[in-house]
Amino acid sequence: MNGAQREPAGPAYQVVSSELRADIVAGKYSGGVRLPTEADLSDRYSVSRQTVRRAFLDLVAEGIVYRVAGRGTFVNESGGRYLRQLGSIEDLMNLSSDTTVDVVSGLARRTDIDSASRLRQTTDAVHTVVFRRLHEGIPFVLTTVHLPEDIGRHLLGAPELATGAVGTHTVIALLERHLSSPIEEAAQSITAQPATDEVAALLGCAAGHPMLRVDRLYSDGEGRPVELAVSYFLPEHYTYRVTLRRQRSRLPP
Amino acid sequence: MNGAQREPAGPAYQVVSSELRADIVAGKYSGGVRLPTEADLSDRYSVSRQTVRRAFLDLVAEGIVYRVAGRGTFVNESGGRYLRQLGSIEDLMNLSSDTTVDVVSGLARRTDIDSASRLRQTTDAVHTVVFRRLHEGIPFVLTTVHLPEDIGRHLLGAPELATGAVGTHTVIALLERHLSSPIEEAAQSITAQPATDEVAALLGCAAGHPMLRVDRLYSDGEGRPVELAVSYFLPEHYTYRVTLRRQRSRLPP
DNA sequence: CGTTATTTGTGCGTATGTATT
DNA sequence: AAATACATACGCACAAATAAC
Repeated sequence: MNGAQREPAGPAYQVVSSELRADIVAGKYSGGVRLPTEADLSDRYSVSRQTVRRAFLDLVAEGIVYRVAGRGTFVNESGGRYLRQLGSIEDLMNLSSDTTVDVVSGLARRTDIDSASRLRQTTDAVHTVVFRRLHEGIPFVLTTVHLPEDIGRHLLGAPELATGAVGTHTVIALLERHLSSPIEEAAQSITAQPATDEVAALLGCAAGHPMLRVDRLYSDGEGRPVELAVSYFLPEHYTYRVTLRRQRSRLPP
Repeated sequence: MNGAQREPAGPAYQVVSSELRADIVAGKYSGGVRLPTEADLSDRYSVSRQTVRRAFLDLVAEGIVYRVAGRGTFVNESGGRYLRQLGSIEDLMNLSSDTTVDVVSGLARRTDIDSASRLRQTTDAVHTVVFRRLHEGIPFVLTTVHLPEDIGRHLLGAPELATGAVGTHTVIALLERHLSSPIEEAAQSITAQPATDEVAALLGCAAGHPMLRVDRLYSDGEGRPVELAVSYFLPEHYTYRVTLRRQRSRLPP
């Protein structure tokens, strides 16, 4: 249990932002309570106000707090949850930054007509691996990854995908090293679904519990599907966030 | 129409970051080309190096560039990196194409501390309207829209938002006619939640049924929240889809 | 109603360290 | 070794928004 004491290692502004993040997740500032002021933290940590500002800027960029001039700093709604911005394919690949993986069922060849057809396979055989992803030791998502037979074959020996393996990688990052054409597109579809018995058992919730189901179909430059990932997220620990921006018109000179 | 020349210019660092963003989108720095150095931009815009740094910090937070000490700043697009490319706000506004709206509870002033604080209101009063959206006569989503008091006041008389009204509009489109600054951003947060009794009754499902809950917080150009929409979707009739793509440098003519 | 204190926002200057070339 | 470029950190001044009086 290393929940409280962590490496002081790192720049001062990261020490400050990490402490604040931890306090926020612990619920210390929920319910509209104002966070300490810049001057306050500047005194407490014996750093300059600019250093505290830098820490707050990062928290704002992460979307977990907002600030109002003259009033103070406040936690955003659902700021206490495990909240991550998944706005780009790169984010999906780097999901591993502060989560760990725990392979429930290693990569193996299986027959699955449904996923095979979604991968546009002519046969009904795919390679499948099932894993959980944990944040601070708590599993929050169960993912089943299906790969086309020819692609999955190259990964069959990978120790990262064996039953019981633990790591911080993502399958998609592992996969891209074996692809002739890089991944161009990820089509996601998100819905709600009750937890099956298997999901409930592996994630420690009640069967029938409302889950966030996310299907991602990755395709390469030629439009060939190369991976289908079906994930069940615990809504208590994960919220899917997307930001839409209005496109700025730009005129050629 | 002020399409040609942009920005009455906010803070200096936003002027710099906006220009850089525009150049990046235009493909000026694609292919591993180094962006101008801090000293370079500092001279060009006649601002301090710290101001340039602040501009770059924002771009890093947005994930569109990365920086390496000693080497420089580069766009996150070449070399297997990806840019955020999601849907558009226009898509949300045109949601009405083949659906109809059915106002359950007309726009009225109510006290709601939670939504008021999410709209960054100082008081606990907001204007609220509740409606269903139907597709082929079947309701598939129940939405509660919260507006800040000053903005909602302008819409109080609108017949489209009276209890029992029927139409095909979206509140956000109606709203934008009364805003000084256009809507620039919509932050969405998606999770799963069991249907409450009210939701179940209005959408014709069982209480406790897993629902897709989508919160959308629309903000204008100055970052002010102008509408908070909380929707409960029936997962049987609605799936949220997002496609992430690798940034394309140019389109065929 | 203005005044004042508080709090965040912007902008700049300086110094020093670290990574890369 | 030296020059370049980014990273961290501190300091200051003033502006703008907010809240309390």
